[in-house]
Amino acid sequence: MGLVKSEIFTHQQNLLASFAKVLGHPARIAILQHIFKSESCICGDLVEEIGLAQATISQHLKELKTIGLIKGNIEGTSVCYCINPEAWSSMKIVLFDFLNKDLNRESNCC
Amino acid sequence: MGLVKSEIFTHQQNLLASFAKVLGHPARIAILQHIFKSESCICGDLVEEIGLAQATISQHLKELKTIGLIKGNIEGTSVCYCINPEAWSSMKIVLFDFLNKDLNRESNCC
DNA sequence: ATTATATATTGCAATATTACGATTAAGGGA
DNA sequence: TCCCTTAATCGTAATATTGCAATATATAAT
Repeated sequence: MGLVKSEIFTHQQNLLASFAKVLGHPARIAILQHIFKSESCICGDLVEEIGLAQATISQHLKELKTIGLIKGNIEGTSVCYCINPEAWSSMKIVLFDFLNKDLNRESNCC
Repeated sequence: MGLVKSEIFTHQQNLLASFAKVLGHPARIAILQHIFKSESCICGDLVEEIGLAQATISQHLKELKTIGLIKGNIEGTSVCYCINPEAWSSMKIVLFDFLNKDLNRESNCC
């Protein structure tokens, strides 16, 4: 085991969980916050900014890229990362929709 | 390794990641959706509803309880679970604040 | 008391994640 | 061309997660 049984869940549930999972590590949160903080793209000062090894940062960037949240543009010898606005928006929609489920509830029983 | 270096991140980053992490599994999403769908508390029809073993569901419930998102009330021989509104609200605040970071940006460079 | 029902816990196997050193690949500049 | 810089990838060790059978616990009903 150690293997998620994705096939027993809906596409929506798996999608939501995937987005949440990629946000489920402080280094990836820090990377995204750093991209937002900088006005333009961020070009690889992440390693010194966050205190992790270059290989580790690169691995986290890969996960963010795989799910589509960030894009990387090669710029000479370095790579420039920025948010993918479409993916970010669709993640927001999926998450907001879920998180706002409680608005439909008027009472809690316990 | 296999161990998150939490000490190099801020409390806010770790908190946000913790909430996202617990949402990062489709079974836990399904459990929360089931609690929301039912009008009152949900008393352990989760095992048949979701297709996982009883021990596995119990483990996922434990994680949701540990982070405070749900509460369990013993009711006779069964246990009644419901959302903890305070914890849910604080999770929403933390997540919304992060997800809305893009509103401050007027342009993307790539 | 005994049995039935419902949930938690334990123990374990399979797989995933995190982190990092070492290496590789690709440009840029001397 | 030969280095230097930057980032990706590989390999690997340590730890975490997922899932389940078996067992334990606790209450209800007979």
